[in-house]
Amino acid sequence: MEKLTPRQKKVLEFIIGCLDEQGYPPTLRDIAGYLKVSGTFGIMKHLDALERKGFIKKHSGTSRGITLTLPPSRSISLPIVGAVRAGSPHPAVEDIEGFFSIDQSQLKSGASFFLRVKGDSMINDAILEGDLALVRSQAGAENGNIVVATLDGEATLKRYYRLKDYICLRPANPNYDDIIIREGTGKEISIIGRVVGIYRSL
Amino acid sequence: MEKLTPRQKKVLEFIIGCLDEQGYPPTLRDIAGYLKVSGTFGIMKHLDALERKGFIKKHSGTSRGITLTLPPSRSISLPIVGAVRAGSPHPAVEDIEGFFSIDQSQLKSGASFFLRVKGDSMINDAILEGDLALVRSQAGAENGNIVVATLDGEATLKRYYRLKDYICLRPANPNYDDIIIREGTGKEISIIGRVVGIYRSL
DNA sequence: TGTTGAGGTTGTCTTATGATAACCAAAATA
DNA sequence: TATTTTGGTTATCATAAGACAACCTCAACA
Repeated sequence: MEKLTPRQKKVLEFIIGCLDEQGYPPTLRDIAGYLKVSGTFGIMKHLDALERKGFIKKHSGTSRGITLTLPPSRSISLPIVGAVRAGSPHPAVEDIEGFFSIDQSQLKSGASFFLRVKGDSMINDAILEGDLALVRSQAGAENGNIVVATLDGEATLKRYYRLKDYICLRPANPNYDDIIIREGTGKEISIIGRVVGIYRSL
Repeated sequence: MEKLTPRQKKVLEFIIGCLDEQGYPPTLRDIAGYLKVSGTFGIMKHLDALERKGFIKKHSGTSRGITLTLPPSRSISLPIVGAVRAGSPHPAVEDIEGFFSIDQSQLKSGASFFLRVKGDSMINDAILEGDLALVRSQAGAENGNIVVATLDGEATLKRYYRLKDYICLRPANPNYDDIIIREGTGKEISIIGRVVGIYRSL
């Protein structure tokens, strides 16, 4: 990465600070005020330099149109949902009980969220009550995947198997029975997503 | 948290999406365009409602002056170590096999790192081979804590119990025996840290 | 049945903000 | 020494964008 002049570094630091503290980028005049200079022309040149050196991206014509190209953090903040509703592929806002950051490497594609695990039906797969399951939203699954599915309006965490003429949701706990869904029996199953990670706080 | 109308929810989701994708909040007209309505007045009322219900904060008089009150929690990048060396409280640089970000909330105090779990000795505590154990460096532990300890130069993950005249390191697997360390028997134990979290990638 | 609130429209006003011109000065560099 | 780069000034302009007035519709509700 190309080197920055001290002045350019100050500008970049200010932009990062703004994003951190107020949640949106500064205007040219905000930056000018911080540097105690007047006018916006010098600032534009700084931004041009920062863009040329690959630190930021300017979005011409939009106010506060500055984004960092530097990986600001190698992580992404995802909502923790306490419950999943039948039918909706994305978690409802009112079910969000907080946010939790996770390494970007865990997010291959598609929308993801954390689901707070309830019950002990997956105990033999080392998934305990209270764990955070990282769920990647997807409508289908491969055999053997651990999925979040809604069945008659209730959400469950189970292993998924699609067989000849029925679908099997298998718990990882001998105290629970397989759930068998045959076509045309009125039972409605819809897959919300696949579990791709587990986080437990001890 | 107060309930949102479907329309307000769409607005909130759009704002979150903008922040996620472009790095800065939308303008009133951006939101209007997304909702396919004309004019900005309706949008202002939505934002007022969202602010009244505590979901966002408006910064009057500034363009794109919207911030989420739900604070996206920050995260910290920690080293993943594949092995722990006896004696050294901090993992050696040469043992670092990568970095992994985790939510700041998991880091109460002190230096921490991830340890790649080897073996199945903690299987009944739902800790599997290959899991990442979040370890907080500390020299002592409470009874019952899961700790990383080095014993005669080898690192292990076990539950820790300090009894009258000996220390017990107990696996969570019936196939393994307790490790008993009595004072003055030449066995050297040192506690590297306590396991405060587990992450598993599926 | 009247009232309230969510949701929307058109239009206007003002300010915030990006873009740019014309020019200056010091420092680094060929 | 000539030239480029960095960093800056004072202007001006067009437009992006927030604020708001006046008014409309519809559903929920006591």
